[in-house]
Amino acid sequence: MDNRGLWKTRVVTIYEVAARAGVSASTVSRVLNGAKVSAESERLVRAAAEALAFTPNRTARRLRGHSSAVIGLIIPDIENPFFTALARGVENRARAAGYSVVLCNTDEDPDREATYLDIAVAEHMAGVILAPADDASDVSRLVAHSRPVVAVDRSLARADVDAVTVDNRAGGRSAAESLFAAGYRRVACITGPSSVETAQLRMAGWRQAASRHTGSAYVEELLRYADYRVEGGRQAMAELLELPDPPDAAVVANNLMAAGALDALDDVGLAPPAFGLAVFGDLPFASFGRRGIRVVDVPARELGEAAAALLLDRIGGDASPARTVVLRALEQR
Amino acid sequence: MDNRGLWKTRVVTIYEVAARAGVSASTVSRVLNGAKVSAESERLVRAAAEALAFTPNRTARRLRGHSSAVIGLIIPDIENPFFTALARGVENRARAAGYSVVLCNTDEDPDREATYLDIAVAEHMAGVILAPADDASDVSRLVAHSRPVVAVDRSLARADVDAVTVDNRAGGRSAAESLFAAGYRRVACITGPSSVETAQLRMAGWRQAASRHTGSAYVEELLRYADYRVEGGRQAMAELLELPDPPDAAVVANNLMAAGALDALDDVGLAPPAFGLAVFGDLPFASFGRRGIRVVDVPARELGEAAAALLLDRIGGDASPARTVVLRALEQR
DNA sequence: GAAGTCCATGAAATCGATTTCGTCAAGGAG
DNA sequence: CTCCTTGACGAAATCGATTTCATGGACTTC
Repeated sequence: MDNRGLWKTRVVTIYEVAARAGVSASTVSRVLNGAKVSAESERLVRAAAEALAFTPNRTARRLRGHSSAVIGLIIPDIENPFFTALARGVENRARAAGYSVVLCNTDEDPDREATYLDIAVAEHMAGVILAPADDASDVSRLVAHSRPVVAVDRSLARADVDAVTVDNRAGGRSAAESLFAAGYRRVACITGPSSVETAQLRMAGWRQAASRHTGSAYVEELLRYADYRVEGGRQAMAELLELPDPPDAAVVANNLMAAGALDALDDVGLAPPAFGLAVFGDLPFASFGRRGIRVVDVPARELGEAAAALLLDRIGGDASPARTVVLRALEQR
Repeated sequence: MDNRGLWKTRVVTIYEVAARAGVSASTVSRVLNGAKVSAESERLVRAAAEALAFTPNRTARRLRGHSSAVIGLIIPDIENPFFTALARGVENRARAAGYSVVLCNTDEDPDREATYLDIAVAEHMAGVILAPADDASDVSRLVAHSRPVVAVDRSLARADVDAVTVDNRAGGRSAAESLFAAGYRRVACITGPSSVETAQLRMAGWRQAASRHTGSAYVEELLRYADYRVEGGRQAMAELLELPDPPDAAVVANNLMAAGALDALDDVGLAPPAFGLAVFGDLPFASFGRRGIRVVDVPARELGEAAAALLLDRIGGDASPARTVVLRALEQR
């Protein structure tokens, strides 16, 4: 049947090192793990290990009951700078504690996510930080194996696990309010997929502010659901601009869609601040073009750091009830 | 000493499944691996496995001699869209062949790179695709364990391994030539660290064109080495603009530095096409601001796909001599 | 009905490092 | 000089799944 992974290789074992050093395997193991051995044995073992280019086989080591010093970080879109910044935060914290981080990209696909979650269990990773693809993500496998999990960015409705999120509703409200305060009259909203929690909350914040200023009747026509991607943002903005009574400003729920929206604006000769724009998350590599854009600072790196800190606690044995950490996300400029 | 990874967990073993199903462990294993068993046994085993939420322990499975269906992708900067696009390419190809991909970020740090290479060996990954942090990257561990490695973006001087690169020199030349052809007279160059191959080659291409048009004497003062990051690009461009006889155009060796350079230009009220700019690699999320910029298309995704294809060949047992695939990189617009 | 096949299945060996347990010798106390 | 402690270290069990090998029963075949 399937013959993947048959790359059998000749590896140097601890027994060969032991033989060459003239000691037992136990002694080699002790040297490797810093247990008490005579200086002479230690010297012999190290010399033999060096000579044979011996690398202990982690697979075997782990089988004896330990988990690896690797943390899995599962994100929905590796090409989104928000998630890479988050990854950076996780890495900083994890590395400081001696853990390595491996990234898995699900492309917003629940199947891929499930695969990676299985891998995390099967590989005995020390823990997993998950930015869920959608709100149906199933972490029961992890939980069943009592492996620590922390949800980040979006929370997991189904499961009772730690989570780190930002205050999306307040962010949305503050973004909209700041546009009204600056004098814009018709503030639209381009948000993400309706199945995604952050998209709903950011939109809800906007709606709260907008219905107060504009009157509820007009609000709905200024709302567009898109896909959190560049193309979706472009499309949504193009549609809004073709309304009989088009908006003069918009809250955009993530950075990628904002890039698309800016493109669409540019197509009709508009740009901030002539058209007001408030965006969730920084637009990387574009500081030159973003003058006049209001940015709701989504502290991606801090999110990652907080998630890693929580996870490390759990790995360390903390068994207290699940916590949710909410970071602030307020309009900045 | 170190008590990391002591998260001992209670796992359901194949023996418990066997006991519950009233068969032996061997039979359970056979069911799991599709070997011949009676329909009745199969039914019993599946029911028991289901009931106990049994997940086979990959660690144990692998110990028996197999490697995992996981490919490691080691990149120097996860926040650089070039590498994330490359990752996307690798993933596409790998997933199609049934492999999962885990990403490791070295932050251009050789130590971190070494750690991840060790992990790849120790975790018995099926193979590794490496975008080397610098030209001294040491893959001997992998080679010693005869685990397939493919270098991507930059080649490995020391080791005899497969590589996929782009024709950087030709790209640099073409970028510079196109600026001269458009009428710019003094074309500067902002390139990456001198220890990085791509930086040297891109610069070499520019130099070739520039010394022909400008005369060798003037070329060197228009060359700046930076760090492949935004801030470095900004700084380098700022310096160039303060020259007594400043350039009127520049070739910038990667996308991040270009963002910085655009910023620096903007600070003095310049922008393309008043100041000519040719950049290696796309500026993502900035299409609205990049009108007039010439882009040397570095086919990141294709690079990843080609690397994955090569690696999969090797994993499949191909033992032919090391190959180097060179993709084209020419000025586009 | 005896001899030979085939097949499902279980017992046990195996992968490589860790860890428990017991041994043996050196050193200290009485 | 004997008894006990202490410490280094080797033999063997262990982790969980795979795989080889042996066994016993069902089924053919002459």
